[in-house]
Amino acid sequence: MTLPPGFFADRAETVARALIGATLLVDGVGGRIVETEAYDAMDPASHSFRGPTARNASMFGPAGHAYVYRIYGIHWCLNFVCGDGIGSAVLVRALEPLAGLDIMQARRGGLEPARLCSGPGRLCQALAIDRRLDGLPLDRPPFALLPATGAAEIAIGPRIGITRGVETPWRFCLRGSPYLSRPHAR
DNA sequence: GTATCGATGATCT
DNA sequence: GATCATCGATACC
Repeated sequence: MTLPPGFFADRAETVARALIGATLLVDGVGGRIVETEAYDAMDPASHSFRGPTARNASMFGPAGHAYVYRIYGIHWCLNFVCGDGIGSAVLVRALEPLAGLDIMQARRGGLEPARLCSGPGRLCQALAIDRRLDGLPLDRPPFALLPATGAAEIAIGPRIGITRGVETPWRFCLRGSPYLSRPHAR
């Protein structure tokens, strides 16, 4: 089973919401997506706001591919590109770890499950995501994306860690999940 | 429990 | 030269 064709052709805001409850695996390791954020080219918080550059090239590439970038010189962040060539993407911020717990704990120093993938940098470390995966399609190995099994109750709030575009409430969480990067506001 | 700070380097002004 | 879509350690309450 996989996500329906055209899933990533929609607006980032719509895709970010629809991804809550879906399962992300990289080489069989991963879990259920419980937190996402949307970014697009009209959005001053987005890397794509000032147009294409070497770093954000994948964000202006085809839908359904990965955009992976380094932040603060230390951590990696994983995005799913939405739309074709329009600089739109969804940041994956947190997973509920389900597959390959032992592998993820080995990569992250034997942490408790609630801390393994509860943040964009943390989940990239747990799933061994780095520059090598930038631009790769999400419907083929090492990636696997499986649809949500049931309806998810979504909490919406402001995005984390940005200084511009703060008024746009494009953070989506699985309500009440203990695996979020931070608790949701409402 | 919350607050603050340094790491660390690519990217962009 | 400034800015980061972050994290973990530390200090303090």
